[in-house]
Amino acid sequence: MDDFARSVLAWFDVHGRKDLPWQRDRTPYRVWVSEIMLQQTQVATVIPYFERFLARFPSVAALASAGLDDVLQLWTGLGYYARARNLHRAAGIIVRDHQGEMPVDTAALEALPGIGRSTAAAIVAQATDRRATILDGNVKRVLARVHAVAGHSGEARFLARLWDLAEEHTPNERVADYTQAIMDLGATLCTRSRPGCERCPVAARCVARGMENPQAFPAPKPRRRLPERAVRWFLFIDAADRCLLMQRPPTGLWGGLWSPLEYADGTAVEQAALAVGVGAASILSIDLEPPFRHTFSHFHLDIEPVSVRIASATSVLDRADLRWFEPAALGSVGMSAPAVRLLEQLFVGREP
DNA sequence: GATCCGTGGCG
DNA sequence: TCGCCAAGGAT
Repeated sequence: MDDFARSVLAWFDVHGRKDLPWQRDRTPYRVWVSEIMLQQTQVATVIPYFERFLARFPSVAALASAGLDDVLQLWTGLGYYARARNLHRAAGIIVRDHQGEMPVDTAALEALPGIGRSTAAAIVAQATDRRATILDGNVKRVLARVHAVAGHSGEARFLARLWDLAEEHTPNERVADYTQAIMDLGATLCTRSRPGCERCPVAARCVARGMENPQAFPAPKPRRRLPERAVRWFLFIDAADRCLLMQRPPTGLWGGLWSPLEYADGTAVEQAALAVGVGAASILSIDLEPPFRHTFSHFHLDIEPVSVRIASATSVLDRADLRWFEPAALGSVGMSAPAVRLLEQLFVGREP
C-alpha cells in the first residue's frame, strides 16, 4: 500500500461516510442498484429512491419478474432513465445466464447493460473487498490535482493517464474502504470550487496544491451555446376528469415514460386532437398555460403546455401508446419530472 | 471522438 | 435568470 492510499484511509477512518443505506448489508444486488443510481447523481438525491426501490424489488428475481413500467415508476424524477431500462434488462440476463446470482467479477459485470468499467469495479470493491479500480468524477478530480494532470475528461489521453494513476494507487487491502475514501475525499474536501486543502490528508504530496490554484485541475471543458428546441404539450381532459397521456418511444429522451401528448411548437389543437382520435367537435375549451424551459446537459427545451377540455373521447384510436388515466392512476407509471409537475398543477391540483 | 441522456443544487 | 455540473455508459 502506498503512502497516498495509507493517508486517504487514515482520513477515511475519521471523516469518511460509513452509514449510507447501501453500506449496510452489502449484497452484490444492493451495491449494484446503488452504483447505478449514483451515476451522475448525488448521494442525497439517491437515498430515498434507493430505499423505495429495494423495498419494492428486494432481489434480482423480484426485479427481473417485474414489468418495466413498475421499474420506471420508481425511477420517476431520478433522471437518466436508460439506467432503469438497463437495470431491468440486466436482471433478466442474470436470471437467464447466471442462475439468478449476481456475478462479482469485472468482466461478467461489464458485459451487462448499464455497467461500464468504473461501475463494475465499484461493485466488486464494495461487495467483495477484492482489488478493483474505479474512476469516477471525484477520483478524477483528486488524482488530476495530486498529479497535476493537464486536460479534461473529454480527452482520451487525460482519461488514460488517470486510469493508470488510479490503478497504481489502489491498495491490495481495504479496497472497499479505499474506494469509498477517495470518493468521499473528492465529494467533501477536494471539491470543484473552494477545495479544503488545509484539511486534506494528501495536501503535502499534491502537485496542484503547490502550484497557483488547485482549482485549475481538471481543466474546464470547452462549452458551446446550447441549442434550443420548442414543443407543445397537449393535455386532454375529459368530462369524467380523466387525462390522456402518451407513452414515449422506448429510447431517447424520457424513453418509455408517460407524458402529455408532445407535438412540434405551433401545432394546432385540432391537429393534435385529430391525430389521437379526439373529435374536434368535442373540444369544450382550450387553455394556454404558462410556458417553461427545461434545461438538459446538451440543449434547452421550451415546453408550451396546452390544456384541452373535451366532452368525451368519441373515437379514440386503437393505439397502445395512448391511455386515459384517472387522477389516482398517475402514480402507477413512470413520468418525467416536468410531466409530474405539470399534471400536479393542471390536473390533480384541480381535484376538490 | 462526439453526442445523447435528467435532475436539482449552487454561485 | 443562467451556466455549471455530480458516484458514467451507450451509441
